[in-house]
Amino acid sequence: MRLLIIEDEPGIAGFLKDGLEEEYFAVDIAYDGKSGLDLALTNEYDLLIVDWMIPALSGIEVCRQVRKAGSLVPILFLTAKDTLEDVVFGLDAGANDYIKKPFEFEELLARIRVQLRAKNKADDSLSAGSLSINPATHQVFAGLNEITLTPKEFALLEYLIRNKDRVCTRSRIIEHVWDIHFDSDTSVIDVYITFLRRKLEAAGCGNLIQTIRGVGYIVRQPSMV
Amino acid sequence: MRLLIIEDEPGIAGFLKDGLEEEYFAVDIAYDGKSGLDLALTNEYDLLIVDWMIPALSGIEVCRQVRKAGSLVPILFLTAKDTLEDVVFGLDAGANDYIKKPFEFEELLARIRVQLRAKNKADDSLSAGSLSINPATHQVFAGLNEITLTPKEFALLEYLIRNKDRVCTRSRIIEHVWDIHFDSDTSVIDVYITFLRRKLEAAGCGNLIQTIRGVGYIVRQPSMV
DNA sequence: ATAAAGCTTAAATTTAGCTTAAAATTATGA
DNA sequence: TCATAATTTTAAGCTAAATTTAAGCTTTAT
Repeated sequence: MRLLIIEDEPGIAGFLKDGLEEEYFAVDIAYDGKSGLDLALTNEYDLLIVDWMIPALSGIEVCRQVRKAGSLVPILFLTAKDTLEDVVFGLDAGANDYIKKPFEFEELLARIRVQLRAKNKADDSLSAGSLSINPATHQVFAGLNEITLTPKEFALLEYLIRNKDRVCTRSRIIEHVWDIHFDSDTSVIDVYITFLRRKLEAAGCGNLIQTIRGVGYIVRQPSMV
Repeated sequence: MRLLIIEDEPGIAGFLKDGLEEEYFAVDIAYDGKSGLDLALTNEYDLLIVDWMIPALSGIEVCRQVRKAGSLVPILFLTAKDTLEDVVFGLDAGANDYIKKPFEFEELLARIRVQLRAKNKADDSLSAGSLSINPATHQVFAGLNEITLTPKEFALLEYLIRNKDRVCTRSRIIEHVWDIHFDSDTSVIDVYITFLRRKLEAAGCGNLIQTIRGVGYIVRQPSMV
């Protein structure tokens, strides 16, 4: 899961980044509205955390522009001010939720989970066929036997399974799993697909990951016939 | 838009109903958790507003049961308590947002609008007849069965469907799909039209692509007769 | 009947993806 | 801290799939 934080106070931004990375999010930071909007429009984030009072372009303007561009990415705004007008204004501008500073990290996490829940439609039972994964503990089970994966292997498998029954394009994979935004002709994805397939095969989950040539990969939920 | 309010204090329930009906919502009220859950499960609401402290069945339990039944209806919860645990607990139980009592009606409205916004987003998938294509994932469906296309096949079909009900000339096709701008006497188009027709025929979408002799091809939206 | 346009097939060419090994980087433990 | 192990990335050869070419065949319009 990839987040963008748009926040000008380096202290808060850094604190959030550290905390969220511990929760296995991939986190980018922008320190002003303009560069934040740029990042938001040119990348595929799963959620934006936007401070309301930032230089170059206000949080509300960032919000409006993002929506104007047609993006439905969830936006959580941070505000020090607690006036009603602000909240209403912000939500109407296209934000999904807000949280007042100072806030507790736990509540922020809960609110992030709410916004991301829609993405993991089949709630938190991340599985495909006999394979199930637990993002909280980074464990993977094929039936009853556990499969040991490295962090990158896990991140890739998690992304594929979260997007079960959808084609994951190479560019999206490289963005979400590797956090690489520019075009590159690396073959890491291929290599990691090979790693994963080898381990899955050994655990009896052969050909779970299918190749869509010229596009990317897909994990299909086997039909129950 | 149809809302259900589950709230035991008649004063608050009535105030909300009146205010929301003025905003043209259709509003039902349940005065305890049990009858509220019943209503929620047997009707199609666009949003639920649930008080946390209600008799017969707590708000959190209503929330859980609704989610357990597979419904994704947005749930807004009302709480008098303002402890962190409550909020986190509620959001994790499946609520989408919460609002503290006492609240201002304006803020409630704003939060309702946020939750309903997702419903109104137009889905702009490209389709012709029973065939639909998804450029984001490069997937093609004929009804429910997926058709696997190579990248060039997909690009050609996408171009034809984007220009549905218009004749696509050979020169335009070669420009847009193959990026060839000079005149050439290649027969790739013919070959790919054959490939596409064969796959579409196999999936039950025969003669979707029609030839306009001397000019090019056209995909027609079948009239609904 | 004939010529032009389009269709189909098979073979040649090109490209994308797979695999492996080795290099570079990062984490771990004495 | 340094050495060692684990992980990640790069690079190259190989294979299979996708694309293009080319030739013969079929349909259509005059």
